[in-house]
Order: sequence, then C-alpha cells, then structure tokens
Amino acid sequence: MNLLTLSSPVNHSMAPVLLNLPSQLSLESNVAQTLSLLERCSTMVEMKQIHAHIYKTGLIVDPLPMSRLLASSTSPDFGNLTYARKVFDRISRPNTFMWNAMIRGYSNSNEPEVALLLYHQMLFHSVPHNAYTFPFLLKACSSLSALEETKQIHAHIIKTSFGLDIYAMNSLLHVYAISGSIKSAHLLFERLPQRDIVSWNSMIDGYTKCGDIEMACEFFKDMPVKNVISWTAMMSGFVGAGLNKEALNLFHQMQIAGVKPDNVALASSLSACAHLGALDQGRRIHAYMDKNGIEIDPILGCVLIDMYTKCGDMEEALEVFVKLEKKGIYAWTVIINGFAMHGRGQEAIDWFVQMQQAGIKPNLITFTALLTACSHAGLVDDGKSMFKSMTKVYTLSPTIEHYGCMVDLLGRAGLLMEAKELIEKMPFKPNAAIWGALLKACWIHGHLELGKRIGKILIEIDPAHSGRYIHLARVHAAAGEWEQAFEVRSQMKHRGVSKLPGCSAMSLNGIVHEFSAGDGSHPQVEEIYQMWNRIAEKLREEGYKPATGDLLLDLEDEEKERAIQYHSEKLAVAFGLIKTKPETTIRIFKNLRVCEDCHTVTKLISKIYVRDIVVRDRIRFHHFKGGKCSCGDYW
DNA sequence: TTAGGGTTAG
Repeated sequence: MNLLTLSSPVNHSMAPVLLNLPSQLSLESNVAQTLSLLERCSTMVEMKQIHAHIYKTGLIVDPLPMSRLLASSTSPDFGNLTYARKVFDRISRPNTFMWNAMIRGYSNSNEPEVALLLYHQMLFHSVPHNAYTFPFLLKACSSLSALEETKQIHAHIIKTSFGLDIYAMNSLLHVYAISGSIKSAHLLFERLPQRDIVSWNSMIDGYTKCGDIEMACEFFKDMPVKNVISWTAMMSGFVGAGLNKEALNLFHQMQIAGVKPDNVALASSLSACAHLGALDQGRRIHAYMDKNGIEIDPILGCVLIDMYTKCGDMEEALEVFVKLEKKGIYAWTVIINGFAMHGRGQEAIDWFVQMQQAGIKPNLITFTALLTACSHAGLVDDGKSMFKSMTKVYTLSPTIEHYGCMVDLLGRAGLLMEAKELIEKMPFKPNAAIWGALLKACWIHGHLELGKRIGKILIEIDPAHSGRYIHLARVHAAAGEWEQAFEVRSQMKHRGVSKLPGCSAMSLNGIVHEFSAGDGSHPQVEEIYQMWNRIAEKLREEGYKPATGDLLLDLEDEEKERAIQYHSEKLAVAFGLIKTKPETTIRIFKNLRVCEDCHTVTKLISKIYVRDIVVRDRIRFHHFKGGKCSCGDYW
C-alpha cells in the first residue's frame, strides 16, 4: 500500500490552512476529534487535510475514521469519486459501510453501472450487506432503468430477509414504478407489509411517468397523508400531461391545505405558468419567492427565466438572468431561446458571444435555440456559419433537429434548392419535421408542385395528424385546384381525423379565459361580439377587407368571412380591449399559428386603439405596436 | 439510506 500517494495531494504550503489539526493526542480523543472534523468537513481541500492527519497519526488502521472519510469523500455535494476510489482500492478488507459508501457514490454519479459492479465484487468477497446497501444499489438501477438487475436484487432482498425493510422495499417500488414496470410496482405496493408516504409518492410518480394520470389521481386522492412531495409529484404529472391549468389549481389547493411550497413545487408551478402563458400568476409566484426569501437555485432560476420568456416579458427575464449568480448552460440556453422565440435573432447571437466569454460551452440544445433564432429573424448567413461551427469549432454532431432548423431557415428565406440539397446530404432519413419545414417553404414561395408531392408523403407518414391534410389542401387551394383540395379534406374526414380547434387564451386577474373560433361559451359572449362588430367597423374605415382565402374550403364566401371574423384570436383581442385599461398590453396565447388575416387585423388594431398586443402562437411571439409586428411579417 | 423540479425546429 503506497500511503504516500494517498497523502501526496495535500500540499501544506499551497493549501489554505483550514483546520488546526493537533498531532499529539491520545488515540481515543484523536478518533473522536477526527470523526467530528469529518462530520463538519465541506470541501475536498479540508478532506485531504484530514486524510493526511489520519495517515500521520496512525489512524489509518482504524476502520471508523476511514469509513467516515470514504462516506464524506463520496458525498454528492462536494465529494471526489476518483479520490475516494483510490482510497478504497488501497484498503485491504473494506467493511460493509465502506462498500455502501462507494456504491452510494457511484449511484449518484454519471457512471451508476460501477455501483452494480461493486455490488458484484462485494458478493464475490462475501462481504455481508446491510439495510443500507439496497437503497443505494437500487438508485443505480433506477438511473440505468436496469430492470433485469432490479429483479435479481429483488430476489436477494427476499433471500436475505430484507423484505420487511421499508427503505429497501420503497426503493424497489420506485425502480419498478419509473422503469416501465408499473404493474409490478402496483403489485408490490399491494403486498407491502407496511407502507409510508414514500411508497404512495412513488406510485403517483410512476403512474404519471407512464402517462396514466387517472391512476395517479386515484393514489393521490386515497393516500392518508400528503406532503409537499406528494403535491409536487401530482403537479408535475399534470404539467407533463399538458394539464397546466390543473397543475396550477393544485398548487393553490396545496397552499390552502397549509403545505408550504419548496423550490421544487415552485419550479413545477412556474413551468405550468410558462406553458399557459399565465404571466400574472407567474409574477405572483416570483413575488412570493422574494417575500419569503426563497433562494433561487440554478434550476429555479432557469424555470423563472423560462416562464418570463414564454409569457412574453423578455425584459423581466433578462433582469432575473443578469442577477442569477451561477449561470450554467441551462440558464444561457433558456435566455438565448427566449430571444429566438421573440424573433430577436441578433440579441440571441450577442448573448451567445457573451456566454462563450463567460467560459460556458454550448451544447446541442443551445444550437437548436441559436438556429431557431436565426431562422425566425431571417439571419441566413449567421445561421449557416453557426451550423458549420457546430462540427468545426465545437465538435458537436448536428442531430436531425438541427437539420430541421436549417431546412426551415433556408426554406423560409426562399433558398429551396439549398434546403433540398441539405436534406439529400444529411446522414438521417428525413422525418415528418423535415418534410413539414420544406412543405411550408414550398407554400410560402409558391413551389406548389413540389409542395403537393411533399404533402402526400407527410400524410403517409402521419395519417392521424390533421395538420398534414390541412397543409396539403392549402397547397392545392393555392394552385386553384379546389376539387383536389376538397378531396383531401374529405379524405381527412373519412379517416376520422378531426381538426385541432384553434384556441386563444388570455389571463386576467389570475383567471385564464379561453376562446375558440365562433365560440359562444364565454359568459360575456354578447359583449364580446358587440365589441368585435365595433372593431370591424373601424377596420373597414381603415380600408381592411377580410381575407376569404383558402383555409375554409367547404364554405361559401359569405360564410368564410363570418367564420374568419370569429377566429379565436379576434375574440380574445376584443375581450382584452373590453377588460383592460387603456395602454395596458394585451397578451394572448394561441395553440396554433397565427393566420394571415388575424395578423393583419391585429396590426391594425394596435394602431387604431393605440395598444401593444403580444401574441404567442405555437412557435413564436408577435409584438404588435403602432400597426406593425415585430416579426416583420416574416413567420 | 428510500419519493418530487429545468432548455429543443415544425
């Protein structure tokens, strides 16, 4: 055993003297003092000093301080697994505690498979395991989704009579629940000799992760006691299922139930706000965080920034971003993506430059955000050079998503041949997203023959997707082929594919008001329609004529005009004008893309009524002001 | 010792 190697990293002339370590002590008090130091230790520098002390004073032969040293140096907060491994490998016969510490360390690391290998060696050396071994080991299984290994460990648990240990059983339940074996988890849950709140929470998490939100709700309802984790697991389940209103509702119920939200619950609720575009609720949650002195950890910071960008308030997003102490790659990517969504391509690039100056390396998602930014802002040359730099400068291999962004960027800019060449050259088989981007480009730039061919391919790939039929019908209509257009729409109806109804939402005093085309369900429907008629009058005075284009194939012209007049977005704008004070920005969120007519109308309204109107459509933001839109009609 | 949170083109 080369002890010098172990203590060599400690350089007393270099390392700050953090600990005043005595060298002359009775063995007993030295053990006690060393253990107490290890307990309080919070950096690797301190750890190495204690290690040197253990070595120097002969405590190295005592298993107790060495065990603690291993436990601390494998800590997920400040530990160093490589260092711990060196120490561990030089211990001639490590005890169970030491093996457990190593297994725990690896289970929390990016190589959890080593935890399983260590367990194998532990069995080989006939080291007995204890109640702590299984939870650590199963944590590694859950990171690896290693179902086969989990089953083997399950057998060991039963064989070694740990089947009554609630920690081992809960860990087992958790792996089954989140590794696609929810039925096994449920069976295990039913047969558990005792259950606690962790068992229930794992079932909720498991059912939400496999998409069975109803079962998750059942468990949530039935559980005898709920804690903040139960509420959060259910909330995240709702968010994951796109049920963001339900998630926010639950967040309020949680507070009524007297459960104080922690950072995870706050992150989940902010994520729901981001999806809903519920800016005022998001702001309220932010204010709550400030008032209660909640420390903004790196994840919470990202979600908060993301919420502001997705709710249309880039300035507030930037303020939070600038104040955020530790800006990791997530935070930078979120802010760059924010600028991308808002069509502020040059700023996205500028912040990317700053990110590099801060020494943060971009990842694949950062590039998706950057390429989107270039695409939305029509920055073709910048986009091309970014795309090239991925491989040349950053050694990142573009994924099909990046090719999709490039096809979109080139196609939108009218460089269809270049887009086509890129598709032919790329190392992937084109998917629906690639064809979809090209089809859109064909439609915008009038390449209708190619558009029809792609449209047909898309329907073949995605026969249950209503958008595919609608786009092909639109291309036929643009070519004046009304009969074929009608045929495509009939095919869609015939196959039982229903059109996703357009829906616009506006959040007012914490309540989300939703509108769909021709909607009569809103309680103030009369008032809204009257307002719309007044708006229509003013629009006509401005010389506006409703578009009766290609979208409403099966209607007569007069009907088309009526239908397009009552698009959800127009109803939402009318509602906004009634319900908010002059000069207040109206914020609307659409589930589909803005249609051309609504875009024209919203521009005019922003001028006539002197109102800033912010519309988030399925892809990006439009900021309407003084008769113009921030997208520059490029979308 | 076991359970819950973050960025992605169309």
